[in-house]
Amino acid sequence: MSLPHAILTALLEKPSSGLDLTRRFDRSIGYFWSATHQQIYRELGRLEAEGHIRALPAAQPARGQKKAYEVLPAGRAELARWTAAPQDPKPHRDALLLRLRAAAVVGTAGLEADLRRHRELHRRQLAEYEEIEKRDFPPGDDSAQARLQHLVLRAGIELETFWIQWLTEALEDLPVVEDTP
Amino acid sequence: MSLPHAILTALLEKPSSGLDLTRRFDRSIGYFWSATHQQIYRELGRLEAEGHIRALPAAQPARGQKKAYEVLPAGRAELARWTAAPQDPKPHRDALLLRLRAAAVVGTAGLEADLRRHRELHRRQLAEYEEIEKRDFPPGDDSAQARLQHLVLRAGIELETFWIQWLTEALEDLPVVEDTP
DNA sequence: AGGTTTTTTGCAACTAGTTGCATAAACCGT
DNA sequence: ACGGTTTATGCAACTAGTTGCAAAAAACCT
Repeated sequence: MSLPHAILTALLEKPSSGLDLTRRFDRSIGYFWSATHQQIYRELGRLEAEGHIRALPAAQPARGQKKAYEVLPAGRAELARWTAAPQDPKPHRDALLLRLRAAAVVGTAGLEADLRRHRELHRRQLAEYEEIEKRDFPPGDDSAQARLQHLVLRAGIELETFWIQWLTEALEDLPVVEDTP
Repeated sequence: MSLPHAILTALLEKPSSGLDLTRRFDRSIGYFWSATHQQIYRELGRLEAEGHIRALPAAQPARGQKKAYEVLPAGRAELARWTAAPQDPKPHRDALLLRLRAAAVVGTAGLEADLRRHRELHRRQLAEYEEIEKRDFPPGDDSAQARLQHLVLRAGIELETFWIQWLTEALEDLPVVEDTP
């Protein structure tokens, strides 16, 4: 039950239309909470119905029918409540690890190529994160907000680094398990 | 679409009843692909209907009686196909990182305690993994199967280690962001 | 023997996320 | 002005996972 809270956070950072939100979910926010535009529009409707957000009166004669939303006090209160409330970590699911385990039984045929591909994807993601870090968190900016946001980004960077390294090790000593048909 | 493959893998490692599977999903397999017993029974039914597994003839089934399943050749083939097929990584979602980002906007009140709690949970998980490593992967066992399984376990160990460290850093320099009501 | 509790199996309803497609307006080249 | 593309919004159906509950056999106690 976190998509509404992701949206509230995004809207507090900057009031936006559905499409703007979609774009922001494709970059920064979506790195740890992804969402499609369909999900976003559905959720915007709910949040508005609940009185957590409202459509901004169209200030400028913007292109199209862009409808921007802003967070109402009730929405901010709900977000604060949710942020402070304890939450258990969700059980994780990792298809790649599962496939390795399956490969131990049915053979490693075809795996290596996909491991390489995944490593490449992680490398790209890492490069993107590092780009953002360089751009948005220059040394010396130590406002509380920036520190928190940087902390989150660093988690992303270190996780990608971990996966690249782990995949490299895996590829180095990937044993050949014969298919057993 | 991976639960059936997780179950096939588990059943190939060792034919089991629904309850046995449930237990094994609570420990080893569930560490990277969790499932409830309801999910497992539902999926067992599907897999049987598709001819991927069958109930072992040993004990004839009635309600409340253990029914063990084994994988049929079609099931093994499907698992091999799935293992070798390229798959894109799923977008990840991490509520804790999202909460940090929200906290940058609505304040860090109440967060610290939960960060500590999460760190404790990760420490316990790490201890469990290390226990398993000591028990199941003594140095010197270098069969191909063991190497693959160890690789997967090491990913778990290193991820838990990462989170403990990251949470420690986060707690050390968690800035105080005042609530902004 | 009779009742309670635990084990094992499973259905049904709900929630969250994904996929496919629809609509309308704006903008763009000819 | 016309037709094609892009922008912006959204509905509906589907898939996967979660939660709540319960029936049937077995085990456990008086």
